[in-house]
Amino acid sequence: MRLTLPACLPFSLSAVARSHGWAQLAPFSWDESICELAYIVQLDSHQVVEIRVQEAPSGVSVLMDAGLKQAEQDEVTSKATWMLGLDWDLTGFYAVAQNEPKLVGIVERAQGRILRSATLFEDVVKTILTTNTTWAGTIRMVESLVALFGSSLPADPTRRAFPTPAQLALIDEETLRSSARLGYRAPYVRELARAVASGNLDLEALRTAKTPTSQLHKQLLAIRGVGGYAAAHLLMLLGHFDTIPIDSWALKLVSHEWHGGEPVGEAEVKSAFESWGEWKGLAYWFWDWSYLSET
DNA sequence: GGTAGACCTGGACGC
DNA sequence: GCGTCCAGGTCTACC
Repeated sequence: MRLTLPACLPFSLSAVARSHGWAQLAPFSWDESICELAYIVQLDSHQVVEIRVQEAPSGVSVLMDAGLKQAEQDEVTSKATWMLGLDWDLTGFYAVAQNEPKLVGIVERAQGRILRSATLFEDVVKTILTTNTTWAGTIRMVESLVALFGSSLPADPTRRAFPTPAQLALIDEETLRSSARLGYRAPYVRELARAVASGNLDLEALRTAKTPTSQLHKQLLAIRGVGGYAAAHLLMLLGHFDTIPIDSWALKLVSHEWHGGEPVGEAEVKSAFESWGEWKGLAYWFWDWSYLSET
């Protein structure tokens, strides 16, 4: 079964997949050779399906198992639209970015969208697992959560969806610590899963809430395990670009770009992108830092 | 409000 | 192979 979904143009599936490391995290997989993004998701009906996304004229085509009911197809459409930001209109960003040499070519490459998971819960967990560890550690922890606690794909039981809040809420802290090797992050993930599963925290409502960035920031900071960096990263995923996720890498980049390699703090990073206003997060995210990583 | 130390893991390094 | 050090954000206690 194949669905064709339109996107606000310009759009590039490859640009979304490469927007950050999310495509490397289970249950995503990205096949560069055929430009295909695959993802395993558990639907509201509890059915686990694999969706495979390919570029199509003016959007994407989504391949999935035959036999899905209409409601399930609608859910896949909704989730794919969210994950790929198909409805994002970045005209405003492109207009202010066109004269910036460090952002040259972003329109032609259709950069600006940021890949997201199917639920904000999954993205919050993944973001917590990016903190205070290496990227390899993040990949390992996410893989463990999926492999140990996610629901299997019927056609291939070795492949699994990301565990739901209800599934993770049932796992004790020690198992998360020792088996999934989340370390001190285990109680944060468990607490979040229990809050969402019990209905005490309606995380998904934040996706569509018309809430000012500052208020949303406070709500995200109220989640244990989510600090300043993680909250700013999640704000970016929620489409609030008037903030910058400042981690040690950001400090390093800004230090070398504008301060001759001298140590800088958060204030210098904010100051460097202040003039970008509502687009500062995207300007930082897609800034051409390539010459720094080559040195 | 600002700061120091603990948290946990894996990789790098020296022996 | 083993031990030590360090990097990576967040939380908590303390000033």
